[in-house]
Amino acid sequence: MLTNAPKGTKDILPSQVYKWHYVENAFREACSRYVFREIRTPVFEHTELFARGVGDTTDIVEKQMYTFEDYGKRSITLKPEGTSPVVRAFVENKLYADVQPSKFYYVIPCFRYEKPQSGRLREFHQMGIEVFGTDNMMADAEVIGFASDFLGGLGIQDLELRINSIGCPKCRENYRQVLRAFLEPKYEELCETCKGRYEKNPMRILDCKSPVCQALVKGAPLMLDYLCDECKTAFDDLKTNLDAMGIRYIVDPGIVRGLDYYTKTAFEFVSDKIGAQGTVCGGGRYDHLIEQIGGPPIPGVGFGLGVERLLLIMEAAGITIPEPENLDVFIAVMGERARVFGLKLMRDLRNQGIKAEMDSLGRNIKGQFKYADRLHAKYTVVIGDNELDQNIVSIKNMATSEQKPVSLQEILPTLKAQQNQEL
RNA sequence: GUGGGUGUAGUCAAGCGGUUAAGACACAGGGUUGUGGCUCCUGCAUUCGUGGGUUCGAUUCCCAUCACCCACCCCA
Repeated sequence: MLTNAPKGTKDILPSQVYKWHYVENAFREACSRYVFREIRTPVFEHTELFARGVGDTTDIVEKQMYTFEDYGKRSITLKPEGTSPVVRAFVENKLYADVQPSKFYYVIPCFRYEKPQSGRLREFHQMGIEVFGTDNMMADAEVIGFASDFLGGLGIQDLELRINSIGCPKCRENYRQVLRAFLEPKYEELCETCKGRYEKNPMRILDCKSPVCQALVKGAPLMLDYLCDECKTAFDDLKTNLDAMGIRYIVDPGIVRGLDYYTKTAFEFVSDKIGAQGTVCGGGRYDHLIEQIGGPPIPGVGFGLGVERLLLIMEAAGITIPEPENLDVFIAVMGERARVFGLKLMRDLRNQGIKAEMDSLGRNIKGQFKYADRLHAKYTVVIGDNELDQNIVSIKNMATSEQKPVSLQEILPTLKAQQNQEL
């Protein structure tokens, strides 16, 4: 117990963390090119924010939140998603007074009490973007295009982009009535889960995996056919924009986001290579969220992208992430005089931007070389009495085994020159 | 919350009722006193997730429990 990380959490070990740096850096660079600016919000928020934002009848709010009371009797919740906190910060700091639209990005941990499985953890990480202040489908296309370019830029090829419109509160409610009316005579035949969905979220039934429900749902009315004029025009605009950008998508009327705040555009990027939890990126438009949590009536659109799933996909696709070099120079020493000299040299080298290391376990010279090899040192500087007496050091190229004497003044220039040569 | 699978060293594993629990990789040390990668030698589980039970005897069979994995649900 003491030595077990809590269920559904994972350590990211030094041997793996470079992959995280890689995708995070790629994301930040993409954000910068698309002119999104980072916003950092607290890991926890008032519970009420998510109840209002995400919706208090959603699975997330009903049974998945890490909620606790703090010592001041406030109900606090660890972020289960990234959008509501950004909206809260936007409203609280009156960022709507800045030039619009506002474009934010974030890289955050999220927490949901789920039963862990492949691609699903209780603490997971999301990179996301949000555009506030425009209801133009330019923004939706930009957000989707961003995801597409970012994922493509990482070398990921075989994702499927699915888009849908889930309408606005008006046309959606109208559609739900129509759908319920269609399903009512078949209600008894529906699977147990779908009986539950009938009231709560009948649109989900269209997407049920049970063959029975699949059959029952044949010929059911589609949301897309019941969009109001405004929503229909918006969806057409979106498709026009995506076509113009050459982004391939399929319209999937089954996409229903599990967060209440979505309106109109809903989309996801799905992989079939990483098991059942294949959605690596999901998002959409939320035109009433900002208003709903107490801000001005400002529309928004954005996505969240699962870092763990992204890494799984890259691994499944055989995309190798370059592992950074971790050591330029190892300093091998013999004797106390050399040890003291080496210590100072190591510090000087480090301060000059060279990755340097030496042994601190008192290994003999052979052991030090073995250690240097283990650390993948590119060079080993050897210092012993011979060298000290002559005021030189020996520098060995570990790849070629070439070793040559270098004067003390030349150590740094030599290593720097070598380093530059490789760049 | 509901199902299914798996648990033997740091990792991958063999053993599946019977005396000291294979092997490989990794790790540590060494091959005569200043040089790594290759090679050779040595070391590395009184114990098979944990607790019960069956048995003369259990890593092997049974039950419980825990952990991990996978699927449903839901979503990133």
